Amino acid sequence: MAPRESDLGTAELEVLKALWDHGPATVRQVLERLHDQGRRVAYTTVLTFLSRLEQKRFVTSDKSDQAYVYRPVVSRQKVTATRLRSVIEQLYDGVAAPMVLQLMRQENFSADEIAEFQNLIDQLDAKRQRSKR
Amino acid sequence: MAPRESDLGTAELEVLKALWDHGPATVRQVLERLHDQGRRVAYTTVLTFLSRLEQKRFVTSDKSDQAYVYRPVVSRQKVTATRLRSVIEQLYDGVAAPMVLQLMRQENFSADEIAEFQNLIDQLDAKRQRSKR
DNA sequence: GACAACCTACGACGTCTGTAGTAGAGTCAG
DNA sequence: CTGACTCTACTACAGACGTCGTAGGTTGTC
Repeated sequence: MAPRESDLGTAELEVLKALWDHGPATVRQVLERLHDQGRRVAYTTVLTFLSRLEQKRFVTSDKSDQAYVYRPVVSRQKVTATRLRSVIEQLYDGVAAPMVLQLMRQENFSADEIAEFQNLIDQLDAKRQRSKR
Repeated sequence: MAPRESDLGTAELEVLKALWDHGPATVRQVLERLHDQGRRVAYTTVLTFLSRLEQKRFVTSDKSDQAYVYRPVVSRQKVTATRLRSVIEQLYDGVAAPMVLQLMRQENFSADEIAEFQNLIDQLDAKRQRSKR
């Protein structure tokens, strides 16, 4: 009974990201992508991760000519959303606002990024306005 | 070689939170706090966590009359900051802004919370203005 | 057809984490 | 003192994860 905060280890996540970022791929292709990022792992290690990811229903595989091609079945969005939720739960007792505030203070944002935040806030305000209680 | 994303398990973190939230305490007191939150664990389990936390330098202990009193030596701030950084690293390739944006969209904030964001943004803007390049 | 290259299936192992039991030392009430 | 408690030190163990190695099948090329 040691349920990971999501159920994806960091190494598994890296593999999944390789699929999100560069599309469906075989074990070998994923291996190459990882190597390109300077990540050193053995072929069979990648195989293991992909198998586990498949068991956990994060990817599916289709037999092509030579090798199985793995493809994500869960979006990056979905995974990050779940992950963030669990961080909020663990670190901030379920309340998200303090986390946003800490992030805004702690990280160093560029003017452009800040402008984006402003923009989104305006949108939220507008929406809130329309659906006024 | 499986370095945790921080180096604190979820259960260990719960124990540490008990210390942050209610001050230094003995094993038994921590146990009681956890029980109060509906968390069921054995006395020795809490002992184990506190020992591990001490090894990892998150808490220290001082011998009092009867039992050791444990006290955090790392602030909640510090831990959350590190944690957040590692999430940003893992999920967003080190770029924080997209995470903030996703949070603002994904979570449902009250008008008050949004106002706080606005406030902080104004501050950031002001600061950026003053230290204009 | 035989060898080389590649692929998958399994098994394995060390570490970390969550959880707890047991043994032995210290303490307090009679 | 002696029994009842309490506290700490150790040990243990299962499951998740990160990492691979090996064995055995498939395929492509002389």
